[in-house]
Order: sequence, then structure tokens, then C-alpha cells
Amino acid sequence: MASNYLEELNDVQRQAVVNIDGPVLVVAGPGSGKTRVLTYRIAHIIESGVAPWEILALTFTNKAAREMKGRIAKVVGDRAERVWAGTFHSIFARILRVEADKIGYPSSFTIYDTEDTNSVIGAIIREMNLDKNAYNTSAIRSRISAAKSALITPKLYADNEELRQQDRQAARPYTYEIYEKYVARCKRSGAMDFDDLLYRLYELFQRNPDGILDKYRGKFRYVLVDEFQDTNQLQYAIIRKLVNFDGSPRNVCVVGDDAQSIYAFRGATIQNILDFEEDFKPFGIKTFKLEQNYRSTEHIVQTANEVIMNNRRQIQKKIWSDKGEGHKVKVIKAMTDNEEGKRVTDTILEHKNRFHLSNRDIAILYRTNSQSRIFEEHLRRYNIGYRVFGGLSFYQRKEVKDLIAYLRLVVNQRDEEALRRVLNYPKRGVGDSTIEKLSAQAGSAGKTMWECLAALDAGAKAKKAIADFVQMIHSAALRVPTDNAYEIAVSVARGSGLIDLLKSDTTIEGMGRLENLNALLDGIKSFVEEDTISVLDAEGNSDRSLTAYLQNIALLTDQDENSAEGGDFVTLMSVHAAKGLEFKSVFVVGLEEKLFPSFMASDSPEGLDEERRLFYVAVTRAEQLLTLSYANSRYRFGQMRFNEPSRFLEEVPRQHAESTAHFRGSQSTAERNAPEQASGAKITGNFVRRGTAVSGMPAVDAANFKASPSDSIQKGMRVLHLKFGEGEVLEVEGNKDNRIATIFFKAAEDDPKKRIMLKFAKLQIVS
DNA sequence: GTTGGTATCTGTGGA
DNA sequence: AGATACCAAC
Repeated sequence: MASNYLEELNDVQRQAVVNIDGPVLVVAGPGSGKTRVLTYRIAHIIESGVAPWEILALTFTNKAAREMKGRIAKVVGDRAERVWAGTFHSIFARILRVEADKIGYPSSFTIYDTEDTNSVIGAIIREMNLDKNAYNTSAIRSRISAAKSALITPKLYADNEELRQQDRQAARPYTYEIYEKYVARCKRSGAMDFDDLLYRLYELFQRNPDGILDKYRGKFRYVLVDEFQDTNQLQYAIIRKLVNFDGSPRNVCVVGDDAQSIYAFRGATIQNILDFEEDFKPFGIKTFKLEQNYRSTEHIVQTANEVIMNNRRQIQKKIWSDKGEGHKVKVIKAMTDNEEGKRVTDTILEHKNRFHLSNRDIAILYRTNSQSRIFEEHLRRYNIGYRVFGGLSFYQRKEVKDLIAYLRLVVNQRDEEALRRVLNYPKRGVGDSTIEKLSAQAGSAGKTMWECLAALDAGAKAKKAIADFVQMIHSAALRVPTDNAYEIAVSVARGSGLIDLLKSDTTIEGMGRLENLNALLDGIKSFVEEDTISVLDAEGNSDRSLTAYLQNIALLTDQDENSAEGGDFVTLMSVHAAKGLEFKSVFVVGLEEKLFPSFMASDSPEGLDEERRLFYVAVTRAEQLLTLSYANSRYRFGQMRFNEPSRFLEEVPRQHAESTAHFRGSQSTAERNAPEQASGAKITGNFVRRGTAVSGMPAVDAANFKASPSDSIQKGMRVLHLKFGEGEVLEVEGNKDNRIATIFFKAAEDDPKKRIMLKFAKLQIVS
């Protein structure tokens, strides 16, 4: 107890641990002992006399939360279990279960995953008779998600001229209406999507019924946030609600690294780090920078440093290592994707032999999950054990989702997506058109589909089948409060006919599906019986109800599934998934333009910066050996494509890379000469060609004006605007549909600096 | 309503 | 290439 944990820390780390009161920002480079600081800080808070349940620690993955708890336990023992440590989503779901009635939800609310969400949106688009080509379901979903993450309600969305204009521009003028209907339908279904778990909590705190907010403000005396650079506006808004109020001690500590922010695509913003500094400056914020890297050798650390310097905006820091030079970075060039697979696998074999590495010391990291296949083939050929992370998780398999849908319905009959999924599976003679009819009926009557089900107009045979179905769900529902989750699940699996259906399928795949179903049931059994998996309710009691089980698995990812087991295998995963992990030998593959950096990001500087941060994350996973590879050609969609080597390869300083004939690399900062630097990326748009603007702006010739595509507008360009004349693009912010340019129009004398939404601006590129 | 074949689309990351 | 969406025939 109260061990000498403080002695295991360096000076900065120790400061970050012992300064437990007041606001703290920890900027933590890769491999700098961030988790250690976070866990020891929590342990230190507990040692100072604070009850574990008064500490809230938010992470992004269950794995991070689990690891944190484990390491706290090493210092303070069993008390660690009572710390409120978990993912944003799981902790918030826990609170929402208790408070659900205050915002008009049942505590047995369903959590909709992406598939459910897509299905709801698809149904709405169909019902509104909208063109499904223009109204791409996923595009609408991400738009709605972005709105929620930016605290924009359907009402605010409908009133927001800018957003509406963007939608008109994208030929989706009714997006606002879909959003409104989607929210209403989720509510009707007693369902929350991933964003709702955040948004509804925010709403609860905002409305503050029965002094709810004060209750949680009083409860969580110390708040800690991991991976703060990955939080979105909404998440930070909730954190502020909890800690930033009059009379608050503001015991909040956020840990993050702007250079490792790789989730801007889902609304994360490093602006939160900057805002945090501003928001808490008046309250004596303390900032600690962890810059010593304990993970990697110098060639690797310096490569990472040099690469990230190509990004424009960042918090100044220099990561260093005292682990010695180590091996240089190796670059593998291959003609084809297949050859890349072979040569990487050869090198893995070499590493195993030469450096006595085990499979578990090695990882292959790629930009997209679809790249795993070729490496799997080669690893199999060499008989090297491997494990692929990502892709379809166990809970996303059809047969598993089917049974889960039944269970969801048992717990919450309002759950429309579950009902749609299982009403005619196994077949009961209720086809798509009948289901649509039912849905329309429910919509116009303001009832749930379940309520309309009994009165459904159908043939005698179908009616009987439906009645049996309703009966089965009902009787299972009655058992929920008393019987254990496993027993209910087994009887539903049998009663629904799912088991019989799968048993009748004697193909290999069919047997596999039955096995998966049984594995799911086993999982529920262990949830009910074993001590190791604990789901605590808001009061800290163990909750083994079916409802708790369903809400728990909805927030699991496949990573949480697989990583628990040991075993000696090479790890194959996306770079995103690798964040926070480390391996002795890391292969970053597919380093080609349009792939890494992704073609989706290639057209905007912000997108490229994020890709570069992703590359930075990949590079810094390596402890001793880093190998980069690319192929000149690869198959995509059955077609051979040729790609240039990634620009990131060029950014690897040659002094840190093994010299090979084909690899040129970059000069390091030290050897770079002045003229080259002057033409480099350091120059900001403000200085480019300033003063060369034509004086005495001529009137714009409207007849010859031809607007350039909005996505081609980039920082530094000179553009023509019909009203404002010629201008210079000083800055472009935002991504994809949301790009905003700051343009300096000399002719507009009142206010020459205009901020313009590129999506609907008519601009012609001059140069 | 169901089945099976053909057209179409896909192209990042994930809680 | 592989999954899904859509349509025509049963």
C-alpha cells in the first residue's frame, strides 16, 4: 500500500501526478508514460483520502479503461474497482439508465448501432419518397452525427441557413427533415444511437430536472479525461458542465497529444485542447509536457519528429529518447501488392531469426482493413501465427444480431429496428410491404409498431404466426425482472425458432452459425455467473439483468473481444486500432499516394495533416524495428491500379533510413539549407504574394466568369469573386462539405477579409 | 411473398 | 472482387 510509486516517475511525470487539485493539462507524447501518469494520479487522489467512487475517468476504449483499473489496483488494491473509469459511452449509458425517465426514455432503452441507424434513416428516406441516389444513407447519417456532436438539434438545424444552404448545394435539401424524423423515431423506439448517449446526457444536464446536474457535480469531485485530443465539442461540453461552474474546485485533468489526433473525421477537434487552456486559465491551469519517450530507439523517435514537423499547427514539443540509436528505418519497395506481402513476410521471418522475436512482438499496420488479406495469405504460407483485428466483430454477425434483436425486443418492445429484423425471421409470412404498412400505420397513429402489431391486417396463417410471436415475446418480457438473463435467452433462442432454423442448415457455414449462436449463449451465461465481468449500475452494484447485458455488448468492439486472450501471433490491424499499443517490430504497409494518405483526405491540407498524424502514430508504435513498405501496383475492385510512393516516405530523413537505391528520403532539419526551407511548407498563406494584389481592381467580367469546383480551392490561391473581385485565399478550414475559406479581397474596403463557405461560393481560380 | 439472377456500387478510420 | 440492391419470374 501507499507504495513508492512516486519514485517510478520522472520529474515532470511526478508533477503531473501530485498536483491533484485544480485544472491540469498534460501534453503527452507517444511512449511518454501517459497511462502511468494517469493511473498513478488516480491512485494518488485515492491515497489523499478521496473515495474511489468520487473519481470519474473517461477513456475512449474499454481496453484503456480496463488497463487503467488494473494498474490502479496494483497501487491501491480492490478499491480501484469502485472508480468510475470507463468509456464516455459506457459511463454515460450507466448514468442515463438511472435517469432515463427524466428525459422520457425507459431505463431499458436500446442502443442503436450504425447498422440500426442506417436502417432507420433508409426507411425514412423511402417513406419520404426521396431520391435514394442523392440521399445516400451513410452521408445523411454522418451529417446527423456531426450535427449532434456539434450540439445542433433538429430545430437549430432547420433554422440554420448555412447548413440548409449546404444541403441544397449537395442536392439534399430535406436533410433537416430526415434529421427531425430520425430523432423522433429513435425516441419513439426508446432507442439511443452512439451520439445520443452523449447528447441525451448533455440535454439532461442542460435541463437539470430535480437538480440532477448538482447531484453529479457533487458526486464527481475529480474528473480525468484520456485521449483528450479525440474528444468532440459535445464531449467537452459535458465535461465543462460537470466541472466548470461557480464554486467548483475544478479538479479536472485532461491528457492528450495534438500530434496523435486522428479522429477529426468523426468530429474530434484539437480546438478542445486550445479551448481547455483558455477556459481554465483564470483558474490556475497547470500544464505539463511529457517529452521523454520510453518506447522507441532514437532513429524511430527522430523520424517521427521530423515527419510531424511537416504539419502546420501544433503544440511545440520535442520528443526524445535515451534508448540509443537503434536500427535505422527500413523501406521495402515492391512491384505489386502480392510482392509486398511476400517481402514483408520474409522480413518478419528474418526478424524472428535474427533478433529472436516472437510473433507477438510484431505488428503489420495498414490504412484500410481490406489490406489484411494478402498478408494473411503469406503468413499462412509461412506458417506464422497471426490475428486480424478489426472487420466484422462477433456481435455484428447476422445470426448473433438476430438473437440479440429478439432479446432487445423482449427488454424493449418499442425497439422498431429489432422488430423489423425478427418479425419475419424465421418466416411468418410477413413481407417487406406488410412491414412498411405497419410502420406507416404506427407513424400516422402516433403509436409504436409493436402496439399496432396485434391489429395487423394479414392472412389467417400469418395472423396466427404473429400472435404466437407476440405471445412469446410477452412471456419472456414478464420474466426479465425475476429470471436470469441466460435462462431467458435460451428459451427465446428456442421459442423463436432460430435454433431449429440453424439446425436445419447442414452446410459448413450453417453449422458455424449455430456454433456462433451457442457461443453467444455461453457469453450470456458467463455474464450472469462469473465474477470477472462486472457491470456496475449507477450505485456501484453489480447488475446482471438482460437489460444490462444488452447495453453492455452494444458498446463493445471486437478489440475488446480478442485482445483478452494471450497466444503468440503477429498482429494485423489498422493504424487507427493500433493507437496506444507498442511492438518491438512494426511494419507500416501500403505507403502509397491515394492509400496512405487516403484519397479521401488528399485534397485538403487539413485532411493531409490528419493522415500525417496517423502516420506519426504508426511510426511511434515501434520500439526497435520499423519497416515501411509500398507497392507500385495493387488490385482494387478487381482492377490493377498504379500508385506513386507516399509523400510520407519522402519525409523520412535519409540519415535515419537504411540506404537503398530506390529510397531518397528527406534532409533532416539540421542539414536542410535555407533556400529549400524558404520554399517549404513553413510559409503561411499570409505571406504568399502579399502586396502583389492588383491595385485598382477591374470590374469582374461576368460573361467570362466560370466558377471553379469548390473542392479545388486551396490556401494560397488567387481567386475571382463576382461581387468582391479578385482575392487571395489566406486560410481554408474545415473538411469536405464544411470547408470555409478566409479570403482577402482588396476591393472590399469596408471589410477585406471575408469568410466564405466554399460549398456554395462561386469562385474562379486565377492562379 | 419468396426465390434466384443480374445490375450496381463500393473506394477510411470506429464507439 | 465481393457485397448489396433491385427486379423478374415463380
